[in-house]
Amino acid sequence: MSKATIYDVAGAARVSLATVSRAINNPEKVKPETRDRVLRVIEELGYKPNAFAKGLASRKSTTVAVVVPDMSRASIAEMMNGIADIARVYKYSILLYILESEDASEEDILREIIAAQVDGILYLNDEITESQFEFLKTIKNTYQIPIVLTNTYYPESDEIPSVSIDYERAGYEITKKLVDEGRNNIYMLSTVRKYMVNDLKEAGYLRAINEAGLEPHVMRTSGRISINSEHFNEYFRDNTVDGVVAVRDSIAISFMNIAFENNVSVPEDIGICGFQNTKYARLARPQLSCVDVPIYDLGAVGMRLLTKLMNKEDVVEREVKLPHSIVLRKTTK
Amino acid sequence: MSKATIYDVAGAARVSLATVSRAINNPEKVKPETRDRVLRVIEELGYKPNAFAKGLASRKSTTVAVVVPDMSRASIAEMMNGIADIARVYKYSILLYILESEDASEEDILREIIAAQVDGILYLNDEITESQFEFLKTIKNTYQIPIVLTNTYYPESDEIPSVSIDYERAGYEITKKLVDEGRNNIYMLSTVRKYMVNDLKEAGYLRAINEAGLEPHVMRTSGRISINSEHFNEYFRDNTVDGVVAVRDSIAISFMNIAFENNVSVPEDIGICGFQNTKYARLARPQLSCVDVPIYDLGAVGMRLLTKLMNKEDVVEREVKLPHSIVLRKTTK
DNA sequence: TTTTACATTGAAAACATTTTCATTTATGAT
DNA sequence: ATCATAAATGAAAATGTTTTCAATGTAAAA
Repeated sequence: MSKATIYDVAGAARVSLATVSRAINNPEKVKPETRDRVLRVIEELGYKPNAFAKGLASRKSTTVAVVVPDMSRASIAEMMNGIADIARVYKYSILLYILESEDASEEDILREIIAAQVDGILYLNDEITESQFEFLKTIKNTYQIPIVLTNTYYPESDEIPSVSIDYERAGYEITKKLVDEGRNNIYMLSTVRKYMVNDLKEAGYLRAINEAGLEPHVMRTSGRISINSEHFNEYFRDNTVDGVVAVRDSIAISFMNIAFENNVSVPEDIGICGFQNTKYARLARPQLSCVDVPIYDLGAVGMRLLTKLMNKEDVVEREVKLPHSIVLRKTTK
Repeated sequence: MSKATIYDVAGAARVSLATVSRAINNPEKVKPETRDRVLRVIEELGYKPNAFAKGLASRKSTTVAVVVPDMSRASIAEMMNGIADIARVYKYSILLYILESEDASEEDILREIIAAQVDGILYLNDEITESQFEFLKTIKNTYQIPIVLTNTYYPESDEIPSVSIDYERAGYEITKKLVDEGRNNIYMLSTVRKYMVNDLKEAGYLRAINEAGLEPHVMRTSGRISINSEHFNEYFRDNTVDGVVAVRDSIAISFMNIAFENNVSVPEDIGICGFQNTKYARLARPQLSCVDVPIYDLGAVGMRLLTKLMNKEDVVEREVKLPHSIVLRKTTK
């Protein structure tokens, strides 16, 4: 029982190939009676159009490439759920590319994506650099493939549409919360590697700190938990930190664990805030206050925007900012 | 600037289509002189074979479908990294299918996968039911598409090859550890929904408990953190739990948080163990003892096994069990 | 020199759709 | 009843490869 083709359907429904094709793709162009008959046969035979033939004939792939840096980050994974749901609604398949692996340059991967003839690209790499951005622009312009940046954006250029949240404002607001609690030695815990998005969080932090006339302190840690521990321990020797804004929930929690080791109490002696509102935040003891980033929606909206671009619909807003919120739990007063 | 086709290349190199095709796919079958000429033209024209035409004509896609239940589970996401790395080595693209969404039955999705003409399927759904398993067997047999189950397996049938760990033994070992510490009221925290894999962990738990002549207690919680809290609280009213094995790290940590609320100390009064060794385990305070599952490797080995099957290589071991280990940290004595 | 085998090449079929264009059928207006 | 128009359908071309089979050229063997 080899796969049913459109011929089989046409034969069984006593119509031509064209009618079958129309019944599927332009149902309004075929008489309801015939359409039903065709669809019934399709159902019976379990017919699914061959994606290659379809792609070849229509010059459309109904496939999008999703490019991510590393799937193990909770935020990326959750975005994938949003992306997949919307992709399904609009009948797009997802071709997944993970950049992490060492033995392939990003340019190679992007070239591979071109060869795969995708209709669009969703780019989730928040570590985007200038040269990568230039390369994306080249692809977009020379191959006319729509691209959407998701949970990241490239400042001062709306050439490539993006969906993100206002990380600067979020950084400002969460810092302001600590300022308003009367904290006056507030640190920012950021990463060693400079990510676009973390830079924005930092900018927001700085704005709030300067506005309050306080001294800014940005501390850069590696992502690795064990290294952080040593790093943080130093801070309790001769510092009087009383507030911390971390760029990731996990960093905030690492820091909090060290604080407890040093007999500092949270939130009394020190207020701690994270970013993202991952599952970590709710599993922490005490539960972590943080910026809530609508991460599923980020993926969903990014994908939706991409479908619009692929359909050549007019897109007025090329830099979508989704609303965020501040979730106050037990690590702030 | 429409893309160059094989015709353009053939014309410019003054050879036939067939020769161009051979120069690319079977270089040894064309005279070096001609081959070089063709390849030079390909380079000049920036020619990339159209993936659809190629797929249609060759009936091969060099694409595998990866089917997952929900990307936001830490274990699934991490497996994806392993899968992607190996897929890249063997030049396969990944078509991602997430089952979660309500508006599509699993059968529909699998039919879609067939239509996409993938060369193989990697199935990561550990919630696999009998009917799903039957359907997978049908696909495998009628369409001759190799399938590999990863981090799950179907007992008493090696018809579909699988890569997993010995969850029964792991469950036994981690429970045994608590028994050996002298705990004698050890609970298992499992999920309400019956997953194949969790059943195995449970079986291991039961074996250790029975062997020690203790009373087994299996408690089923939903995955949701907030519900768990209430649920767990009851346990400290009239129970004297002194050991807990949870089927997931996050459940273990939820439980531990409630234990602290009830002024029970860990690991003195109660020993707590998780499963998987996710990032949660190391972010917990105290750090969680647990079974370490080589989750990246599970993905990598699964993908590797699939490549062998797609290549029609002989596969002797159809039920691969990867080694696990017990990581003792601070929640056990 | 002739034959044989093999390497190299090209013509054309196959792959399974979509889409254009022409034809037939139905509908409504006169 | 007739004509004009619109709706419904089918035939066939187009999409860009791979692959089979036949034809040609070439080197080795007889």
